[in-house]
Amino acid sequence: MQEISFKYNIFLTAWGWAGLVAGQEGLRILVLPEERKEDVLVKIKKELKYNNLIEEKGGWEDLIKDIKEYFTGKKVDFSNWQLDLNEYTDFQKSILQIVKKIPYGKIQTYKKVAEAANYPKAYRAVGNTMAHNPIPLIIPCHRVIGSNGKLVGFSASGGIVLKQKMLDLESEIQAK
DNA sequence: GTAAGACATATTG
DNA sequence: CAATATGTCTTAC
Repeated sequence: MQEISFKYNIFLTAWGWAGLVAGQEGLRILVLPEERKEDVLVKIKKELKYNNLIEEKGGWEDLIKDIKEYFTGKKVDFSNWQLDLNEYTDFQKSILQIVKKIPYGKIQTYKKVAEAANYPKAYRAVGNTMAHNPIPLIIPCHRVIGSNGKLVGFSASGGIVLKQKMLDLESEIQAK
């Protein structure tokens, strides 16, 4: 019986407890700030579908530092981090990689993301992919909004409110 | 200009 | 087949 295990980290940011899980080939899961540390772990387990988790610190201190700085209002670029997307379909990989390229403070629509991925009419499916986005923030799904300029669903615990807060954080910095 | 409803549309499980 | 973190159009305020 081969046991698969992943190492995870849970840390405190200015907005609450956040967590991440790393696999062999890169970052696997990232959890947005929750009020309670316990909720972060629950979320990780729910996403992973494995219970063999090891709390291990190593190799990801830089990312944790960047995330903490992000929530304190500093402009941070996450686009260089390696992601592990092996368990996702080609379509999802395409979408995630395109969304990942959206720069800090910039906003895209679901439709434009679909077009950029060469699936001009798959905007609905883009939303579907975002709903299962395992790595928010690094894949800035909060920067993807509806074509009419309004914010739509956000499945993280904070919902639309959290999405709005993150956009406010970024727009303020860009305005300065 | 806003809000609600219907329908088209692609991908996933 | 059903579900969906959309888009567009049509109505009616």
